[in-house]
Amino acid sequence: MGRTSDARERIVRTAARLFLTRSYQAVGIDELCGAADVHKGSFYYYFPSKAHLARVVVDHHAAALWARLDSAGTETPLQQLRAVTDAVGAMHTDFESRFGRVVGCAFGNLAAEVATTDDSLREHVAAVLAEWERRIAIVCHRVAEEGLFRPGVDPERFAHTLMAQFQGLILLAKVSRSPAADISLALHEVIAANLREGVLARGGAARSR
Amino acid sequence: MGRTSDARERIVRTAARLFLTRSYQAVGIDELCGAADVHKGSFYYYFPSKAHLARVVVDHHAAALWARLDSAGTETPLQQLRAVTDAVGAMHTDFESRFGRVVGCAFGNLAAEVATTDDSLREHVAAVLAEWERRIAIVCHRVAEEGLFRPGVDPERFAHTLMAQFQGLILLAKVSRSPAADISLALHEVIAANLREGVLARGGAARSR
DNA sequence: CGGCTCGTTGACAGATCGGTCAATTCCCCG
DNA sequence: CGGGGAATTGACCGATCTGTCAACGAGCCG
Repeated sequence: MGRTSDARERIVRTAARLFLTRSYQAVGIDELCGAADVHKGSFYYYFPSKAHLARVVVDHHAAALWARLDSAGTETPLQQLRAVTDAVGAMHTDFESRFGRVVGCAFGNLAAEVATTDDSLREHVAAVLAEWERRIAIVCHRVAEEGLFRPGVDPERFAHTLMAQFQGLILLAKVSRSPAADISLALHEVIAANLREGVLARGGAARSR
Repeated sequence: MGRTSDARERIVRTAARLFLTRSYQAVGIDELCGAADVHKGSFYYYFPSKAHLARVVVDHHAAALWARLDSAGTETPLQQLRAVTDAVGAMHTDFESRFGRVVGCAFGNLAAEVATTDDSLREHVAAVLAEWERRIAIVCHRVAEEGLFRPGVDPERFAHTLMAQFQGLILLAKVSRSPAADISLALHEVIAANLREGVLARGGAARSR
């Protein structure tokens, strides 16, 4: 009863790579099929359209992101928060070593590309980004409960600030061809700026390695 | 001796609008020419390619941005810094009222789209973004000289953080269809988080209206 | 008037786009 | 062996893409 072909999986994995290194609109079905070693007819046997494939690719990347975030289980809330930003930094460091440069956020890239041309795809990406922010907000609430934030810092809003910092740093790194390592550093600075004075001294190692 | 036709200007202005509301790749030469009321042959009389038009459009947006930043001349360095973020927020509030939604940053949109497919265009956008960051860094240095930043805040790095916050907030607002007004608010919070304690009380009104 | 340049016109080309489809092959199950 | 659904094949479609081109029009100068 199990599937006998892995063509569908090849398509998704190849699309995930090509959409990252080139872009959604720049990669045609023909090129994608060639790279995935499937024929065009097979592609449309598994996917009704290119946009539907994009949704599956987004879910593919989302699953990888949730796995990274979940596996980074540490103890204290502050360590958790740093683990989240470290996971993001590590993700793009991995991309950089795989592809030779910062390729951008899988969600942000697609969002910027299709937000104005494919509303259903836009909503799908927006939902993933919202879920991502929700997970960060949970951690931020824990940090807030311990009173580690400086006064006036709202956990929900800070989660949004962090999300924006992710997207902005990654976009700037992609367009200016700067190294992925700078991303983690900048993220730690943003966290540090929002902690109470003195927390840093107790906080311990913030370095990723 | 003066030009007798304004076709070129119509093309640039129409492209600036269409690239913002739709996207660079989604707008074809035919559609653009139709909207600008010029014929295709005339387009290629003024521009050797679509990519060359994009460069001119980027310069067009850049000139508008510099004008906004320069006209926001205020007195104290901290007011200058807030004027910069207010100018960005006002820009996107204007876009929102013109187009009915947040349409994204003209540079960020294009950067995300073509960074992987047109290297010369990518460099052109990167240069504008670098110039933008340089201007912000100048203001940040003035703020730092007055000792208004909390300890450990580096003016250059904070300018980069602000740039990332611009791009990230705008991208998230675009994809999640949230109002432009939130952008200014979030930017003021980022600034506040990086000032010395007590500066806020003296700083005066940070509200945009 | 003739000639010159700037600007315009719209048909055309070649490539590529996303998507379709009928025919065929493969492989499990009886 | 044979039947049938899952999967594959590759030619084909109409639309659209960027870019080309030769002919034409409008105004200026001598």
